[in-house]
Amino acid sequence: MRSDTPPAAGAAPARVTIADVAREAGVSKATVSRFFNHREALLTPDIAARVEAAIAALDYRPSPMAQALKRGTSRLIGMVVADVTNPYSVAVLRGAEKACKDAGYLVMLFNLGNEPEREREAIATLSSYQVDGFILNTFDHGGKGRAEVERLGKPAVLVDRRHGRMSADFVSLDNAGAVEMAVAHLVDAGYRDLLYVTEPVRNVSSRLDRQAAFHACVQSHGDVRGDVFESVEDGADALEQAIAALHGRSGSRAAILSGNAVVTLRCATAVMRQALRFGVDIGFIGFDELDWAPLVGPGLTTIAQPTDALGRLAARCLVERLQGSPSPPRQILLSGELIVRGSSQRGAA
Amino acid sequence: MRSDTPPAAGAAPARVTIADVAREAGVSKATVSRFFNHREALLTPDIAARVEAAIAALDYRPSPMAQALKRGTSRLIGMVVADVTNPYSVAVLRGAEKACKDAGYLVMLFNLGNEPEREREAIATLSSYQVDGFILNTFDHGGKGRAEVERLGKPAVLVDRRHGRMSADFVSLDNAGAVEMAVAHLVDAGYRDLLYVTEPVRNVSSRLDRQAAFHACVQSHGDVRGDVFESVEDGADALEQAIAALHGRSGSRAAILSGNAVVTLRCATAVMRQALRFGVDIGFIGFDELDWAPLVGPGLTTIAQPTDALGRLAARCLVERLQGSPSPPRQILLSGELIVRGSSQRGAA
DNA sequence: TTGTACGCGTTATCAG
DNA sequence: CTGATAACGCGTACAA
Repeated sequence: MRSDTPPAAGAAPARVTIADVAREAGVSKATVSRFFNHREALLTPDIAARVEAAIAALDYRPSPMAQALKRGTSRLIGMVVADVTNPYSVAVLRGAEKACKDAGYLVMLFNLGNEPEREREAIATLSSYQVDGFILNTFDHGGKGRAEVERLGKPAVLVDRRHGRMSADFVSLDNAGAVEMAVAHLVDAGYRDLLYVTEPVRNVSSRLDRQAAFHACVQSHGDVRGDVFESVEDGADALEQAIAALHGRSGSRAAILSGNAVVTLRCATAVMRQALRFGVDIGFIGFDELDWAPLVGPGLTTIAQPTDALGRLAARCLVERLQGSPSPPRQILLSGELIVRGSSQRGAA
Repeated sequence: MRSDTPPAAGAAPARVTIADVAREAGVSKATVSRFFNHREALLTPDIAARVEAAIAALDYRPSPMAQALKRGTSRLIGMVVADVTNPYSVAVLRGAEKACKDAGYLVMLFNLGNEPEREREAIATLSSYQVDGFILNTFDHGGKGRAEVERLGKPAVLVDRRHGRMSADFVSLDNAGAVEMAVAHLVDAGYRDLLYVTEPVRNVSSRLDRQAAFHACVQSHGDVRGDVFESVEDGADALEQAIAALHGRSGSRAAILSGNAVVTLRCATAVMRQALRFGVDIGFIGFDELDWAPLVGPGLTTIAQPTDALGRLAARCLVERLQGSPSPPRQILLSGELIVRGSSQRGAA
């Protein structure tokens, strides 16, 4: 089928192999391989020099594929993310990437595009590339992901979302602590009627944790009312009504706590549409720092997650396990940081 | 070194190979292989059934690594992105991912984290995994990327950023058209003093194109003034001054055109900090649609890029080329969509 | 139609 | 210290 000359630079794109290097250096393939993998088995300086020269001359680099095939290990870490569109996930990804790079691993990313049923497939695909371990920021869809990972016998670390009783490391924000911090701040500022707005909880552990913490927290404060509202994708009207009711009932003593970035967007839209003023008419704190948080109204108070640290930690955790330390599953919780802006200060702006 | 029992589920995680399937089905490896790759060479129904059963029973899946090694091709597409943090890139990525999946390809992503010098390394790494082609959304750092790709002789398609005179397909927003649309809209609305704010242009073709189009466009409108301001990362003060000067000079006839999302954020911050009101005190249009655009002031008018289509097109383009059609380099430009909000309507809100 | 044998690029083992 | 060889999992001429 392909008829004419090769595309661009006239040469054939033939990969240079270890055999080429061996020939060039006048040694055997085994020697070249040793030059890379067993520096301790001192090669004759003369030979080593020849090999090194040949490698440089040919710009040879071992094929990771062939290596993985032979070794059964790849220095690849598989990361699967529920949705690349989510800035939280991307931030974590970056942190993980850095730490992996530092440890000599490469991250192979798989995006679920918010389709939980692809989790099993993603893990299987990654595994077929012989990834050494997994970093998972996904749903726990029917436990299929967990089952697959455990079947493979490869280590995994969970980020933000715990999977049932999966015996794996878990790295996450200290959700309970963050909720307490936020609620305490709101109460201090004089808010007494709190509405926690969350995406549908489903099985997502972080959502469960935050909601549970919210309930507990409200209990512990004597005279504070606390309700929960589930905000769905197309439920703008319902959300507006809930907020209107909240404000109608308690006036400026009402405040919203938003469970994540997408909910924050919805809440901000709803509040603006009713011409309520953040801070003065209604209080607000949202999980996840947003680059536009300073811009709406008097600024939105947020709970910033240490995403970079979370990613780094997840990677480090995995790498340690990969390098043999068979410690029991760990659970690492990092504190969030409250970034106070006008939306949580009664009577401000 | 490793002393005790395997990690979790007691079994060894031994991969199931084509040999296992062959044994299970009582046929040779070749037959199993043919079952996958040459369905046309009709196998005896009996045998085919046995193979199929064995495959299902063992949950066998061919190792893409071994396949790639043997075939020299991988059904993998390498995508390198200057910065995953950029929502534009992520949106394009998603589109490309979908189209690739539909065509039976998998996307392997490499993130440069805004370090241009890693481009060569990224391409080399990807290539060592035998990717069949590239989708590039990167800088053109010293032409090293282009050189590497051409050395490899693998097809590539450029997204948003053209690389010098690289003979590759190019998919992008119609920048000239978008600028004209925006400027015309501003002029229609009565704005006469325009400031185009851009990130440092460097070698980024889309920035060059937009700036050039802006100049041309201003020329063609008789009585319109048009300046350009380069906004750098730590240059908040300079930007504020430029905007103050603009407004001081022309009052409500002044308007800003922002070259991309990060600049829009900076401009919005600067404008708010000077207590100028979008739309009434100063006009604004920004490249790239933002989910928070409706929330600041009377809403920010934006130019939405067809990111999903761009990604899909890029992928489709590449796949076509992979499947043999040796057409000359194409250049595909898609129109943007002006999303009009309050910030570009004089006297509104 | 099916099986045998070899090679893809590497590395580990075992002689030398 | 170095070289030949087998094997990793797979696809394909070639032979049967």
